[in-house]
Amino acid sequence: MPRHPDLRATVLTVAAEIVATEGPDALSLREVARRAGVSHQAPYRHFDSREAVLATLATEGFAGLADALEAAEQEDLDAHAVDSARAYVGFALASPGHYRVMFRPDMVRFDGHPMLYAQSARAWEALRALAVRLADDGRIVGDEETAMAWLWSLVHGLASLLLDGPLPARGSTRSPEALVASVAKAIARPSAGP
Amino acid sequence: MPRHPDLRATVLTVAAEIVATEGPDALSLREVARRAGVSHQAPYRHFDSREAVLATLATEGFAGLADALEAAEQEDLDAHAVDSARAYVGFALASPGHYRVMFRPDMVRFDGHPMLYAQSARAWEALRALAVRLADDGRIVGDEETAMAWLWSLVHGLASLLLDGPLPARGSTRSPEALVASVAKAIARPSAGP
DNA sequence: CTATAAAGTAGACACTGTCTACTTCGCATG
DNA sequence: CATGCGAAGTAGACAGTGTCTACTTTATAG
Repeated sequence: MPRHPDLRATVLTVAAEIVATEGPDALSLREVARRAGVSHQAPYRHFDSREAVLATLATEGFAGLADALEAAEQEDLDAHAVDSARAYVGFALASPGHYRVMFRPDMVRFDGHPMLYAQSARAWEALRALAVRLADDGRIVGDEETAMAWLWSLVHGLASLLLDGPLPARGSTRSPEALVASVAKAIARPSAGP
Repeated sequence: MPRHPDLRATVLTVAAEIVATEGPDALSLREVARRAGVSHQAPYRHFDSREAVLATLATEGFAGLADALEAAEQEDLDAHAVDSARAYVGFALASPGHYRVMFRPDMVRFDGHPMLYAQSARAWEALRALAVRLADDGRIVGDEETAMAWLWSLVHGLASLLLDGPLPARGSTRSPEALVASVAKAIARPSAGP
């Protein structure tokens, strides 16, 4: 029986903290165990390996991202686009410990983690739905696949740069929120209209 | 005197190979030394630490990226935009061992590596020059800073997704080159005009 | 020829992931 | 109530890592 109230959840929380502050390669299961106040082997009762912890983090991350994107869906296309962009980048900035692990195939392989694949598919579908609407509405040059690549590149690129890029440090006088707002507007209305 | 003809260069080459195939956190200086046929301490004659190797890789990476972007500069704005996008993503795909390390502040800190900062500034300036032209030409809604964020997000996002994202795996029936071409066109002409 | 400084080697230390074997303890069953 | 079973946690060991220190080799400058 657990001396520790839900060690599994604690492991994930502490791991996310470490990844958020020191990066994924700095994650040490022994350090996690130490912070959780258990022996260095206790986490292995709940996770097969270090990689399994990271895979679970990635799965949680994709689930949260999918939730946020689905919550942004709405009839009005402008609002759908702007809210989705905000939701995507907002999620990444709010959960860096999860987001940093989600696009790291060298650390987390999709094969062998069906849950990870399923949740990432949810997020992918939500984004794709928006891309299709934008393409159908003629706001993006090109077909659905181009629209999807364009949209995903834009939000993922902005999230990555804000999180790990020299963008914030380099003379950017602007707050991340303002940048996200500008880019979100550009997503909704790529045409240089009034 | 070196028994090994330019061990420093060999270390960088082997390190780039490992990062390209197994990811940055799988880089082991001892493995590098092994593949170079020297003792496990030999690389430390040329690099202060593991992080210094990664920082050098990142510096080389930014230098190569800057070269590629500067070579794409030209009078015609359409061609400048399309060639820059191709150059950026092309560099990332051709040098994954370098590119993967360039946006990893948890592994490579800019402070204390002036060369790294200088080369990244070169690449940044080249990209910024294009952003300014696009903004001045009215092809991007918003000011220069928005244009820069938009442009960089797009090319960095696409490069990241092609390199490490589920984009290629997921039902994408299209070749990376075709995707890059589509997105490059969208960069040159964001407006959905003919 | 020899001194010197750079290049490379060897060994040690603390740290890591993970294997194996042990202990503890709540609870269902007799 | 006893018992024993399975899950949770502990402890020790092993190979591998980054990096410190101390040693050896060697090409060349004087």
